[in-house]
Amino acid sequence: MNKRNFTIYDIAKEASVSPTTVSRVLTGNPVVKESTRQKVLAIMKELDFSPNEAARRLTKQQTDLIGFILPDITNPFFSQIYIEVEKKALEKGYTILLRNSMNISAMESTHLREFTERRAACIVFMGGRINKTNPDMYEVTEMQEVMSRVPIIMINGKMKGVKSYTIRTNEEEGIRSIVKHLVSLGHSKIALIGGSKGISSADNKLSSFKRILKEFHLEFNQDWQIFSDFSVESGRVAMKKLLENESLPTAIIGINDLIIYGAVKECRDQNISINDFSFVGFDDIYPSDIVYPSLTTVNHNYEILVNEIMKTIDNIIAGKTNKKGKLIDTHLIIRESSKEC
Amino acid sequence: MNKRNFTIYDIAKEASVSPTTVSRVLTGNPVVKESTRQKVLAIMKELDFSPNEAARRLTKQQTDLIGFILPDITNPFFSQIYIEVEKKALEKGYTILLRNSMNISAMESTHLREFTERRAACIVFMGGRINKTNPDMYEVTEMQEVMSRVPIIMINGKMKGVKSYTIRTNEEEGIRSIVKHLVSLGHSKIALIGGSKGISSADNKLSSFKRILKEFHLEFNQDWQIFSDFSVESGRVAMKKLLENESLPTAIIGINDLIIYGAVKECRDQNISINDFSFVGFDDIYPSDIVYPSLTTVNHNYEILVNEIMKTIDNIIAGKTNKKGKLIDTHLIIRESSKEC
DNA sequence: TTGTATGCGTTATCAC
DNA sequence: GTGATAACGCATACAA
Repeated sequence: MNKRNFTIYDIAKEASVSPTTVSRVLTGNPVVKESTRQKVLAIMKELDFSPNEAARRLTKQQTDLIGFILPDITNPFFSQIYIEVEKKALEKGYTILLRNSMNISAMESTHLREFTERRAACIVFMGGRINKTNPDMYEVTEMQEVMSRVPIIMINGKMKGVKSYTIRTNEEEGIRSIVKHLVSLGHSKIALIGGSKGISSADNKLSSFKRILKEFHLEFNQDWQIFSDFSVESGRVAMKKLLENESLPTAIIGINDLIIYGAVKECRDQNISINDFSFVGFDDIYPSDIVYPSLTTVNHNYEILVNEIMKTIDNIIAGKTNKKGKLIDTHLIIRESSKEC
Repeated sequence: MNKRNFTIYDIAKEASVSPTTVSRVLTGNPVVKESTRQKVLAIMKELDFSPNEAARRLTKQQTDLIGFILPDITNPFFSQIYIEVEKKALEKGYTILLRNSMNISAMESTHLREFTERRAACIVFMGGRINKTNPDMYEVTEMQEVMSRVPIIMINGKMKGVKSYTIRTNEEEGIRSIVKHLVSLGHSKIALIGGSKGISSADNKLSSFKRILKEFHLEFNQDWQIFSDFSVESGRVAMKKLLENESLPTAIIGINDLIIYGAVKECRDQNISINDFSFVGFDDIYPSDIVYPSLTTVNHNYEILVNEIMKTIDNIIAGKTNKKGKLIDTHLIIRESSKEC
């Protein structure tokens, strides 16, 4: 049923030229005479010629493929970044290949192998193993092996002993802006919920949080720091635990926005007024402007982040050297969920 | 800086066997003696050998690539479907390639061309031109040309005169379940907002809606049918227009969930109690369980939908024949946003 | 069980 | 301007 795929030989024969000439018009080589170019183009259109990508890749040793590994594209935090990178990549003529790891190490391995076999120009990596405070030995080794062939750009993560390109959000600054904002609203009893131990984005935020509380001469209350996970559901779980305390905070910071969605939901389910608390998230994913109450949260400056990613990719592909580490500033988006104490 | 890529020739030389033998262990051909297989594998590991994907594709004429075109992966409706297809594809050993069209016809063309050049086994297509009630002549022609080489599976859309595989939600049944539900709650004044004229998912829902109102002996009120678009923002716009009417409905159906998110937001901004209306969406994207009030909406039976997609892909790749058109039933998810009149 | 020779469809290097 | 010819790296038919 499927039409046969013609080759440049077919075109050449039909146009009474050599395959070389056909290849030249294909690559846009300007030496070929205009009349023959037209002739060849006409035949191509007539036969609905479509050049074989695999053959092309094989001869042109260099590739323009960007591999993109992230945990879950249904998570707005990742999709917001991914889509912008895809758009810019397309503009520049790069090919981009998305893979979801679901934070499963074995899937990451599969994807890394695939990208290596495809001779990707570089790999953008988010989540999973680069977000572990203590990654497995095997993961580190594999990462190093891959990197000896294809450069890896780690977004909001890093790996001890692996010197890749890293582009990170200045999370400490983000946490500071939250605390500052809450203090200005009169809050002094602040909780931090969500995330899980061993995941650096949670570990780091926690240690930043402790440090910053000191800066503001506030006390850290261990009862108000509750690990769970990073999902909406785990936000409910964390909030539930938090509410079991005798003494409660007046403000609640979530490790990310999803946690707060869950926390708010838990309040509603327990018939607790959401006005009893100020809520602040982290990430500023797009539903945070839609949910009620709209969420005060830390924005990653996605545009700058994506620009830095693209700049790094460009440099890698152009063979230029890069600064290995970049830190992106955040900005606080103030919405309804945070209010006077 | 990058390590050289070894070939099967390098491995062969090092292992003192022929390249053919190396190729055999690579493809898992069982004829090779266990001892030589071990020897070859050892060398491969030692040299960190990685087979060149492009070369492989070139010799094995057949490909396992699935192209996936959708408007925007940040839209949960699409990402929910995509991620499930990706998971199952990975299990089956297929390779999947995602492309966002942003509903731009030229981008669709670019992606279609790319997939053709990659000799994709099939293309899954959502949104854009297959969702136009009257597609351009060029779009139809191009689609037909592509389909003469690679089969296209259209999800929730179709194209006049193009006989592709189609898998569609039974939208009329979905609308019927909404109206039935609202009527059972005592509503008789029902609005339909969002979507835009010329997009079949909106056109079809509208005509279904009219038909079904008749079934229930209710009158269609043109003032309560407002086209806008498919985004949250357009939901606000539509709601704003609706509220300008002297006489208002008691229930509001959105062309999709996003429209209702916007409509609810507009109510809040105008200090209109959201309890004045019952809201029902369509799609059951995941934030609909998170937003407040949680949204009554029509679920596409995503699992069945995705299974049908996979079944169709399997059959195409296996060379079996398929039923060309499939219709998936929906089910209504009742949450807080719909209530007694 | 292993090896030789050839093809896959394109691009690149030479000549002419 | 154009055309032979040789890669590119792997898989496979055929031979041994």
